[in-house]
Amino acid sequence: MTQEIGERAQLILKTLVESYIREGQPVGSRLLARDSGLELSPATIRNIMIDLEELGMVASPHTSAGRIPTAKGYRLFVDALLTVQPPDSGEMVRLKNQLNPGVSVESLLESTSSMLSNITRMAGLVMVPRREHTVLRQIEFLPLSGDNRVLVIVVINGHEVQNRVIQPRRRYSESELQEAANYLNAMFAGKDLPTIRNCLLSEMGAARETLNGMMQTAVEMAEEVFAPAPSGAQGRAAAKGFASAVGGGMSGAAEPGYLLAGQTNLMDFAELSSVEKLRQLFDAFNQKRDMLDLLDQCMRAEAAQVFIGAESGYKALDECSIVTAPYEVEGQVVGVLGVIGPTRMAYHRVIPLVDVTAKLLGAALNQR
Amino acid sequence: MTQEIGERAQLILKTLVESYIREGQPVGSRLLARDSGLELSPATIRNIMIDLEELGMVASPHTSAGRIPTAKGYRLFVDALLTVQPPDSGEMVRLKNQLNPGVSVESLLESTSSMLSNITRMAGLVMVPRREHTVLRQIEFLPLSGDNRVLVIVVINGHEVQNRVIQPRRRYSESELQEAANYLNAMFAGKDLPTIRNCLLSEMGAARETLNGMMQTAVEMAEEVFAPAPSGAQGRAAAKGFASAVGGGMSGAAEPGYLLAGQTNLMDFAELSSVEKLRQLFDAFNQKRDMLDLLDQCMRAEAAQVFIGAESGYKALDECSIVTAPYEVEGQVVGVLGVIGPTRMAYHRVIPLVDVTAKLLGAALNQR
DNA sequence: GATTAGCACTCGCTCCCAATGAGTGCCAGA
DNA sequence: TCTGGCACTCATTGGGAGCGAGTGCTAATC
Repeated sequence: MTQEIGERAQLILKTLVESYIREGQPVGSRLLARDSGLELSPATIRNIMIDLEELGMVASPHTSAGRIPTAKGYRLFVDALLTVQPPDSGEMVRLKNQLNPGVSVESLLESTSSMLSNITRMAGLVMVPRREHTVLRQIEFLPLSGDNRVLVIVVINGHEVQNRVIQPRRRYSESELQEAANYLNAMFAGKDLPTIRNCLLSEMGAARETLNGMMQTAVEMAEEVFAPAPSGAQGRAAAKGFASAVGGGMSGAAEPGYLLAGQTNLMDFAELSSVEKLRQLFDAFNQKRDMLDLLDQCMRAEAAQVFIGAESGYKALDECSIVTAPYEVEGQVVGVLGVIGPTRMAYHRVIPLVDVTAKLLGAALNQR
Repeated sequence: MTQEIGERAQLILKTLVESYIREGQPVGSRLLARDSGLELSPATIRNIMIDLEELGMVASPHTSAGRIPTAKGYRLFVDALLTVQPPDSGEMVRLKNQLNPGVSVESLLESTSSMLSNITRMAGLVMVPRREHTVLRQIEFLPLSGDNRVLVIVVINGHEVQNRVIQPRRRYSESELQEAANYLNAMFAGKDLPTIRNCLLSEMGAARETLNGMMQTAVEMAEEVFAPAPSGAQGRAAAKGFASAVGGGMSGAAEPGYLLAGQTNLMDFAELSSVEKLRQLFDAFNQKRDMLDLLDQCMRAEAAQVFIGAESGYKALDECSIVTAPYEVEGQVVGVLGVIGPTRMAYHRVIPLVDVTAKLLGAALNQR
């Protein structure tokens, strides 16, 4: 079925895609004859283009226009024909300066996404690190005056702080809470949250009545704290900038969400100029959920990844391509970043840029 | 200078604006003769329109089109001619249901802004409450293992929690911190943050050496906690969903920012359809700062306020109007909410809607 | 057999022009 | 003071001609 595609045809396709990316206009046989480097007449090129069209690599918008690449054409181009171009050294310097590890995580991520957006003139995208590996440093309970409620402060990893209010069935005295905290800190400090949850579960299974009072309190409290979060709730609260959250456990995969910069750059691209398309796209950004699913998918790859047009599976991104790369902290992939732009984007520059940005962000996060 | 504007001319203007708001097209004399209710011929109407044009209330896009209202025309319309229409009872029910005080502040604000956006089909806007009146409920210190750093947890108002990490000059023992907390809680619980800051300042002034050790610790710690925040830093962190913030004191006016919903609705309006206009507008939303200045201004008014076109003073909002109303908690204005849409919006419906939404939100916040 | 030149054809784009019609300004008469 | 009438303006619409880029096909050439 999949016909062989000749060396020469590949070169033609490469030239065609490059030209289309540069100029944004259908490419005709004359231009290709001139620019491909092959010593062929336009007529020959036309014959080759007919082959390419039959293979579904190119299409012509109408009879008397040149050809433009299809998604499949871009695919082949990106996978096999692309000659990447290392990022401009000026850009590299800017990137390195911006991504200095001295600042807070949030502004690091923010400047990363706006750097991506500025350099590419498209939309930059950085997913907030999702540490599967969340280490408990310290836990503390603080009784709130008035009712049974208890404020739980959990310090994880470096000095990241999360807090939530829980409402236990009965009232605990201050000393009970203090002891519980001591117990939990002694037991679990330095362990990661999933592990802790497992330990708790098994501990609860082991004859409850044999636990002494202090441990009992501790386990009861912790049970409520480390319950998996009802999906979404915690994240949305965090993403909107509110510290407290009644309900929603500390699942370890806290603070999902992503930062987007430069959406408005996308308004400049002719292929997205239809207001309806833009609207769909922007709505999709606002929805966040689809986007996060997509990014989740990207996290599993170990290098830069390119989604072309409908490949993402989300309708709003039909005419867009997404270039992503996962970034790592301590050898573990914790998030992805990337760029969203029209299918017709300068892949040869964007791909290495995204790649190097991911590495730099990872490095910056590592040094904190 | 400002010529008298007759009863009849006012009615004409009113009808004209209403028609233009409804239809979005320049209004001609024939239509006005038919709809104004006055028994006048088109020719007479034309004479009146010439007067209105001289007064700067209306303008015609070109010779042979009808007239459209100018900003000044809208102004007069809104100030003097408008007959508001109470919100649809269905809408009221929806609003009341959505704004039930059981949920967290953040989701309350979020659903408020999306309700505003949904009902008006424009962009809804809710400024995060800025409580000048922030009552301290409880303060607690938590030494972080490793270095001198201390995590400070402050519970304010209801059960809102804020935390930050401070780095005192010397290391404090756990018991010192405990005593300091006890002292501060005993002294200041129930007081508002500005008051506390003042007390602290005077206390520090009063011969420092006379303080006993415990009080000394407490005051030293508190001094660092209640220092006014370097403007912006804290807010931005909060707005982006990160709980911790090294640096940036608890100024009481924490968490500035606003929630915007339904920006994409604005894409449907012909008067904003130029991509360049939309881009400016969206960029302005992203900037946030101008917008916040504007909202700040609005907070000072005690009722609904309407900015028409360039009145806001911000270029991006040239062709937009903003309808805002402040909302109150415990009798104090703590924020504003509103709607952004094209100058040609249905003021008679939007104004009462924004008004009632502000009241409902205030009520909902009050009941927490 | 591959390549090329030549040629007729397609089709989007632009420009021009005429027709349309909504709406105006003005003037003279009621 | 109002109104009817009238000439005028001007955005909009639609059709037609001309242009030019680019194609597909065929026949000649290497």
